Amino acid sequence: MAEIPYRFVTDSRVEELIAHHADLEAGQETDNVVTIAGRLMLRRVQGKLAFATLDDGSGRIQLFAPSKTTPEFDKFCDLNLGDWVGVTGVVMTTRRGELSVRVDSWVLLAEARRPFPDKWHGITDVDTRYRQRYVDLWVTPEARQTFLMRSRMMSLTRSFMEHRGFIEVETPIFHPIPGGANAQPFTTHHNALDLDLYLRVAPELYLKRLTVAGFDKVFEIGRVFRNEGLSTRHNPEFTMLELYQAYADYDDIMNLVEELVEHLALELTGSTVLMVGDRELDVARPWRRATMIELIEESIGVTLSLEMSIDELRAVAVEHGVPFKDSFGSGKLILEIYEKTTESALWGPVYVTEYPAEVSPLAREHRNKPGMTERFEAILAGRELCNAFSELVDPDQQRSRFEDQAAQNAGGDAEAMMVDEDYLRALEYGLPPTGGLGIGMDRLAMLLTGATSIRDVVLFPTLRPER
RNA sequence: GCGCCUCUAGCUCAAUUGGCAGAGCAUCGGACUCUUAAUCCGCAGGUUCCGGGUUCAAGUCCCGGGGGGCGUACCA
Repeated sequence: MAEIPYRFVTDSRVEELIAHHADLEAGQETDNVVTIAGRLMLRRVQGKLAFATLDDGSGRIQLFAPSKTTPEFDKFCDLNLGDWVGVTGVVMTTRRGELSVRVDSWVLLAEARRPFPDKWHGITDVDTRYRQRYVDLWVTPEARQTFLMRSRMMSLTRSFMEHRGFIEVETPIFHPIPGGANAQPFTTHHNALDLDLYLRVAPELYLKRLTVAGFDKVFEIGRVFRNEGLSTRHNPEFTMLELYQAYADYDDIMNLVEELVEHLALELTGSTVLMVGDRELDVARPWRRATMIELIEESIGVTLSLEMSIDELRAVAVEHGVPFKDSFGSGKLILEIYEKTTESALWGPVYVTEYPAEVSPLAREHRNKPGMTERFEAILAGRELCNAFSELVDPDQQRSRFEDQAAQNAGGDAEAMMVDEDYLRALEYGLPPTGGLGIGMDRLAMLLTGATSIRDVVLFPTLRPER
């Protein structure tokens, strides 16, 4: 029985070995002795000479094992695909010119007791790929690439924010009152406090409390939870970037978002032109900015306004097959008409600006247009990427918006907000003019990697349990 | 939630009209000192997602259930 060591120290990564020996000619042996470790992906035993392919996560390199010099040659030949091994030996090339590490000593680091998937076809069954991601990531190079890109995206985003003077904070995930978005929350319970709690649907209200506290540029990157349906664009837990910048308005935030996305595209793909499915999306600045009213007009040729009577708006809805409830006010009707007739046709990048206050309970009223707010969403590749606004800073107006929401909640709308008295108290201490933003980082990762399903950018997507 | 599609060996896939469940890879045994998805010979590997039904006979047809995908609804 082989002894599995507790520790194994490598001195090289395959990626580096390949880069440093690019011009080594066939049949050469260097005096460079290296130690590497990884997983056995292929094996070609030829009697008294064996070849194997080792993958250490950074790349693949051939192992060259002649019976004369390889310790325990027979056992080496008995290794299974998927086994982890550590190898020390000289860097060399074979007669055919394949860069290799000669196996001067080796040790088994882990045994693969289960057979690995077909070495050529890998796994195609998406169910298995999502459920057994630990296998998928080894055998599906595109999956590995996607998650490496996602990791770099998060890291680049953090440094982008920090270079602009933002500080990263962490706010509660357990909320006694869910808030910051219209979404159904998950519920849980704390035993010692005998307290019902909600998993947050957004960090928004806590972050603005921090702006009140004098942190003038804050951001948080964290998981939020929404108890709603699953789709190629929705996972019940997903990662949100939210930021709040004091003294800024929604125009400043639009500038920031397009700078961030352009920067990430260039760093990660080298181009501002992204491929989404078989369609291109150019995220180069500046992005188009158009109001919701303008976009609806382009789409259906009708200029809506909050001054129109509710009957006029309902008539437009009926004419275009947009369902509505009697409880909908003018603002909600306009939003519904936009979503059903216009939004799905947008490709972007485009900023959709000026949302009705009725459907924007945390956004500040437009400086020139009563009943509208200084809010925008960005549409990229036909998907909503972010939601942002000049923040509502007036505690009295906020209370009245909360009360409208609470009435809808009481009326059966499980996604409507509740009154958050502590948040109102915070506003009473003074929230300066502030621009705020929320970006779905999973959707951003989809854009940058070209993924068509959110499950392809979430390591362990929510699934029903097996059996 | 609704509609359509799908589920066969560890993996990738076959199986004619309803007629003995098969192949490649992996695993196991054997041969081979420059291979590249190595090759060659051999063994083994199955609750055909589950449960009913029709039939002389069901992987195949019918009904019910389950997993998954896509669409739709919901979801800023």
